[in-house]
Amino acid sequence: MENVKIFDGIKDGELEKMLSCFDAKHKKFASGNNLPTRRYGEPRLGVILSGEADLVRYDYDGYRNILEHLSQGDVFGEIFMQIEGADELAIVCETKCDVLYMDYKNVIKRCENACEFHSTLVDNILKIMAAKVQKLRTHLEVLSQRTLRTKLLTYFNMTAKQAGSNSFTLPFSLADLADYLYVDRSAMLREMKNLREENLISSRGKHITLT
Amino acid sequence: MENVKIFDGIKDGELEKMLSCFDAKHKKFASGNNLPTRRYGEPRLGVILSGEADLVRYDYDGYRNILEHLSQGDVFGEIFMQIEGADELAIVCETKCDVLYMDYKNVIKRCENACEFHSTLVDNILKIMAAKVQKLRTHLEVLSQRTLRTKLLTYFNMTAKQAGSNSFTLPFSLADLADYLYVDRSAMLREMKNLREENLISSRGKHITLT
DNA sequence: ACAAAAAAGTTGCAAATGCAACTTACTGAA
DNA sequence: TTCAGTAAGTTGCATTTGCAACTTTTTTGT
Repeated sequence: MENVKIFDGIKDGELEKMLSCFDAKHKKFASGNNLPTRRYGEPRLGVILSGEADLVRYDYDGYRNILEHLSQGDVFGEIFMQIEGADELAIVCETKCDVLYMDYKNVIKRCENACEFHSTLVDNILKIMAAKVQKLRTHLEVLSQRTLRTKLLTYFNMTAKQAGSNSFTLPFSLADLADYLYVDRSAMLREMKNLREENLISSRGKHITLT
Repeated sequence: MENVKIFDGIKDGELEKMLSCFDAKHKKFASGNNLPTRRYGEPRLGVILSGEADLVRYDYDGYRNILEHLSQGDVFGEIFMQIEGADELAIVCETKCDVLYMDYKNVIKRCENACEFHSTLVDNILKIMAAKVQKLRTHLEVLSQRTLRTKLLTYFNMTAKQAGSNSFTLPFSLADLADYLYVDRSAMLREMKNLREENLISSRGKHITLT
């Protein structure tokens, strides 16, 4: 459980103490199940200990939309789903899942025992949410480009910067890249070909070099 | 100070107590200033009491990019700016600004006095961040549409749903709408004209009706 | 090693879009 | 009331893009 971001910086001994302090419950769900985010009407925080799940929304025309993919260490709960619009959000298991549940109120509440880990946990949750915001902003920045070409170049530049090198391998397939950029795959490959011919990049499959 | 979301649900009496408990400081800045997010190396939370500011990023080619507009009641701070990539984010005053600063550590720390308002404040911050995520997701959903037409229709449908009516007035100018959709303004107006001619909408200026 | 499936790559064509250069309609201050 | 500035609306044209229908290459399971 140590590689779970929400528990970063919390020592093993403390973790146990904390879990009992928070009335944490360990539950198992089969693939296809919806993961609940409340118990007795009270909002809860869930941590995926193992398995894969999706945060999905059902569109106004019933179309299912995956907003986020969750795997080991990821956190979910009412607080992440929110609020106005009250869209049909749900967490759906894609495989069988092990989940650790905590009471949301307990987590954010002032702790009568003044446990040290308490503020660490809150800090971690804030960091997780901030990282989520960052990720969405990055995505938005790429999409803010008006042409396919500049979308690609923006994405490539960001990835190169992250990799610390002009050469890098995409973290997913080219088809997935097209989905991420929300463009037609063949149009994207055509544009990559153009970039290649103009010697702005060289690429083969998922491996790309800026030149 | 009562209409400030971060202080929602905290009573006046408590607020004063809290501000001293958090060692809150009131500062004024002139237009054009950068708002700091640390003091003596310690991260701080800022609340805009009055004035306007922007969260800006400086691109790799030095281009200035406004990520978010902040006005009365909005919160800023390291935790919202984050992390990896360590982009050149800054908060820049657009007008003179009144800012209330709090020590981040104090805010998230277990409170020795076990103050009631403490958990309320943390809850509010989490809600603010969740709302931010929601807003970004919504934006992303609109941009995920591949054509200008469907971008418009998606945005209009969402706005209508929010307004609870097929008739609504845009919360900003048409030029701003084009910016929000990241499309050319004239191309957008042309498409709106098409939609009008096909009787899918009727519109005049910022007032739109779905039909 | 082979077949089958998945991913990558290609291309023609019609339609959508950005861009530029306008005109027309509002709105607010002197 | 008029003038100036801003927002809305229009249009032609070159370019970009989505879409569909492929081929080629790579990966995977047996």
